[in-house]
Amino acid sequence: MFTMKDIAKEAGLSQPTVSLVLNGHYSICAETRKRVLETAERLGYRRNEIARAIKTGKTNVIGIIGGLQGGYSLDIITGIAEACAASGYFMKLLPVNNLENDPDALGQAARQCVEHRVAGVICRSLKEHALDTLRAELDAMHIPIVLVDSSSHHDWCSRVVSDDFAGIKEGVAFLLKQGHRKIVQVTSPLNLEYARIRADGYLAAMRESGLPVSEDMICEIDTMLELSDNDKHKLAGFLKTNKPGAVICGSDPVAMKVLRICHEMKIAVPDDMSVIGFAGLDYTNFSSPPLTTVEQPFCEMGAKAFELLLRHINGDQKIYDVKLKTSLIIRDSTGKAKEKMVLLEK
Amino acid sequence: MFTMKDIAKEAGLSQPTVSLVLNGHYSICAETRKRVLETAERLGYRRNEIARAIKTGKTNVIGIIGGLQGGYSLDIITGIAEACAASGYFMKLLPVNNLENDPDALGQAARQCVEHRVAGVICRSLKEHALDTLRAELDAMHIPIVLVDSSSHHDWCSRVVSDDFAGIKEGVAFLLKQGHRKIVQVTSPLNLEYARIRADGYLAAMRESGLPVSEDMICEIDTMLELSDNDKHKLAGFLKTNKPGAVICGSDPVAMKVLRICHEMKIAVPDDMSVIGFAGLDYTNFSSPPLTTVEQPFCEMGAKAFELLLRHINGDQKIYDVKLKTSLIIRDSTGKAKEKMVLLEK
DNA sequence: TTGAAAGCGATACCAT
DNA sequence: ATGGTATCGCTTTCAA
Repeated sequence: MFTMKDIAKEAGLSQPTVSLVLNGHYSICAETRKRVLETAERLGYRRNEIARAIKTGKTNVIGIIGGLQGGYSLDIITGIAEACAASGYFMKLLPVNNLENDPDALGQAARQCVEHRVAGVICRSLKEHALDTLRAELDAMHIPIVLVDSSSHHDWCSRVVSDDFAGIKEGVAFLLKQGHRKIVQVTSPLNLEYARIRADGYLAAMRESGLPVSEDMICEIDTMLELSDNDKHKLAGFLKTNKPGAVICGSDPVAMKVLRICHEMKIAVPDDMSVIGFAGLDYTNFSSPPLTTVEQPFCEMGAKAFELLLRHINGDQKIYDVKLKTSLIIRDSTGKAKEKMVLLEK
Repeated sequence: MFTMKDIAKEAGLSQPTVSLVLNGHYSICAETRKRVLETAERLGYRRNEIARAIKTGKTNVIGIIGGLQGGYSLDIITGIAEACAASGYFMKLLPVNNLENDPDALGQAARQCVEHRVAGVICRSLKEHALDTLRAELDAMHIPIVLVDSSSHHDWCSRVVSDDFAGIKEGVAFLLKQGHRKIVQVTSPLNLEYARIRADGYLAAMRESGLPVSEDMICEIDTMLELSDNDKHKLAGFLKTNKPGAVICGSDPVAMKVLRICHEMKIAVPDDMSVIGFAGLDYTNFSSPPLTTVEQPFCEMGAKAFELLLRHINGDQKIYDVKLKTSLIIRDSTGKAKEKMVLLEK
């Protein structure tokens, strides 16, 4: 493993000169320049980012803190990755999975970011209180943080999310256009912040259209992918009571459960009932029928998060709160309302 | 951002002493030890891994090279992540997506690994020829490589894969036990190495059971998730010709296509025909019916890959080729053969 | 235009 | 048990 010193010796020059050439300074005459580059090439020199970092005090590495689960995290990371690469940055992955069991896991990840002198941190959807640990650790070292896909906003750090409120409203609008009036929501427990926001979007959309709506028209079920007996009872009861023409779900997993229950209850989707999901996860392509869903721009969210982080790294102190537009993917789980003709007549 | 020197000054000690304490050397008396630790705590000292790395010449970072796509890559990374964390290592992500367009993308990733002085590299499923670039770059710097999920084995680096050959055979065995005899395969193009292996597994399983089989009973379709007209024709024709009681697919995406075609052709799964996939991707939970599939142990593969890499980092020169067992997940796309009774009688 | 020397923050060896 | 000093590979003045 050759160093600049080796090149210098080979080329009969001083080591700092080699450094200058290799960093593209123009104060070096073409002749020496050429000699240095040739020897570097010949020896197969590879610059040592570590040594550079220790001197400059800066690394071109950002930390990615957050669980790896969830299906969509890969898209977020992909988005970050592309933006990173374009700016010559690298990602160090700090997976934090067992936040519930180990409350200090996050603090540890943050400390590791500091120890590795990352230039900044992108952090995904963490529980409220956990963030304080993060903040305490990173703020002290002036390492900027950007939150991505985090339901709650803070005035001390930037954040990138999808505009779920608008997204749900778009979904409802689509259902309305299809002639649906009896629209209900099935969603994850409302104490989850994202679920609450999407519920509010649903309520607002309905009210703005002058349709009757109440919290009773929202059914909360587990976030787990598996359909429990509890879920089944609750959902079946809810659907029987409300006899909705359409269901706008708070998430894709929930939508999958709805689809499954419909199948069991012999409710034909979309003929008897339309279903819309939320997220745009891979598997919604493969449900039966393929799910109409509000797609969150995960990739763009990742890219935007990096863009903001880079600004902060470069000294921008402003706090941003970016909401990215969702887009409705229309597939086969939605159709025109049966009662449409009637409604159009009145 | 305080350094050891700062602590030393504060505590009235020398900086090397501080280093010793902070690294847990026992040659330091309790009194000084305490003083150092207290000052470090008070100042909020955080060790500088960069500085440490430059001195020791080693980093506790490994590079992960490979595309982020594919659905299962997240599981592999998760597996690596857990093993990493347990050994105090970190992952630097070097996504290489556009290998086809940019043949040097891989070389660049490798060079970056060198520049960052990673301790080792785990690399995912790359085209044959591309590997040479990787090898040339990393071997020169004595950075060990472990291949994960790569169909072809090399004598110059270790590799971890799932035992697809055995996996397919297990799938076929299950179908046989269900009474099926007329079993065919639908798979990705056979010039893809993984497809070839799985095809061979299918052929072997059939032959070992004394059942008639030939390459004609294998149907190749595109790997793309979208079902093209071409695929449709081919598949429909294939199914009509062979009238199989069961299909063992070379991959989950292919299985999804088969399911969809069956739906269009009004072939009831599993009543008229059983279908088995290969991989165990998320979305196979949600197809209709949920797919019986041969699950590859992606997470374990990642963990194992790191374990091997760590050995190499620690000087082990031996080349390993590890095949991890798959496991059959039985869901609803498979059932007993209709002709079962008949067969049992004879 | 180039070289000499200092220093980044740590480790390691040799003294004391 | 502690301190001195050299060193890692590089960047960065400052002279020459």
